[in-house]
Amino acid sequence: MLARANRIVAATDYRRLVRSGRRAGGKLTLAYGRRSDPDSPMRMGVIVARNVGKAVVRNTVRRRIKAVGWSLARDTRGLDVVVRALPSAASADFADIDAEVRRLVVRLQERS
RNA sequence: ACGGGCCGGUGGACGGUCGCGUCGUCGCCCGCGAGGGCGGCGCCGAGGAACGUCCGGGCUCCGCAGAGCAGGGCGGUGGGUAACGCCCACCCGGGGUGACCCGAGAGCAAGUGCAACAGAGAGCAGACCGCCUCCGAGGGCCUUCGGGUCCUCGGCGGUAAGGGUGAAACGGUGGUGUAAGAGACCACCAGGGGCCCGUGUGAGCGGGCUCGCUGGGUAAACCUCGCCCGGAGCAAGGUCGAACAGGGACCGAUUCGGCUGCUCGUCGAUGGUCCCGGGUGGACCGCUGGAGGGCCGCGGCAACGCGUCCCCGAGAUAGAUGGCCGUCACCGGUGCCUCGGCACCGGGACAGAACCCGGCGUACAGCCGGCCCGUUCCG
Repeated sequence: MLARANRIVAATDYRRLVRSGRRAGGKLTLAYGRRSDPDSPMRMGVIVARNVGKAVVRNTVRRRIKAVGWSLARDTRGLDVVVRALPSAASADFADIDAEVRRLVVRLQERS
């Protein structure tokens, strides 16, 4: 899980990232990124919409993405990212989600 | 033993590692301060349905003299409850060999409406075949010549006993009666109305007398009767309140403009300080101990109530309760086999709090317990 400092909390931040952030897409997720102050920690937000599944499934998907986010936050700085789960993420296991989210975040980091 | 009915319980356990949220505590840092940030440690951290949001309440704000109408809900009786559309007990009807199960179970002798097909006729019933009297025509037979009797055809009628149709045809069976028939009359049976007796708090139940009274269904069809119901919801509602814009007071040593061409003065804008209302971003309260749970005792058939003692440890806000990995139980396979185990593989459902309770409904891998019924076997 992510500590509060590593989370995107404000609705306005979500809007700005989804509308004008850089995008990177995979089979399971879609990521929106934006450079922030290089000294500030990485921040991540997660969107899991209704079409992914029922409440229990959505919770599991969100927690897995956040678990990936926590390990990324240790050596990534100066990046805001929002990860949107696609319906296919519901049936994926942790290893697949971990690999994909990691790849997408690295891509957003390099392209900035 | 097998099959079945009802009621209740449970919804894996332990650990490692990396983490998250509330609270407590210690340390450091920032701030004049209220307070905030970071780090360490400790406690606690989803359900029986947290679900659907279908009922009923508490709580909050708004509305409200009283009554009626509209609209919605409920509907055997008695009880339980804060309340209910829920629960318990009982009654009646239906189903089952039985334990038991099912029933919106008030009113279609207030009105309106609806009912395919078949059938002559389905609602103030109805004559297709059949049965019967009478009238007319024709014919046979008998005749004491007056007529009698039988058959066929046509006609006016009678008839609900028989056939046939249907889910349903004006109660059933037998008799009297009649031209043939008919609850027209009689006996018994079934149903209904009225009066009465006994019994039960009551729905009802049991019984007696009497009236020939006897056309069915449907009200989760309109409707009638009785009872109940104000609206919106914790994003309720409340407290504190930036920034920007607005209003006011004072200062005026800046700049600009008006009175006025100049000086003084004055007014307005700008500038500074302070105040005011509104209440956005935001913060805090509401926010979790309550119609709460458990043991025992008492009252009650029960639902439930009363009393003593004990227990109570989610409260997030882009939303914590997790990710990964072991061990042991449990279940299902396969193999070995000393018939008790041992290996290996696989499986664990339905489902995630968002103000809180009481219900209902729905989903669910498995496991456990109690009572009862039927069949069969043994003693």
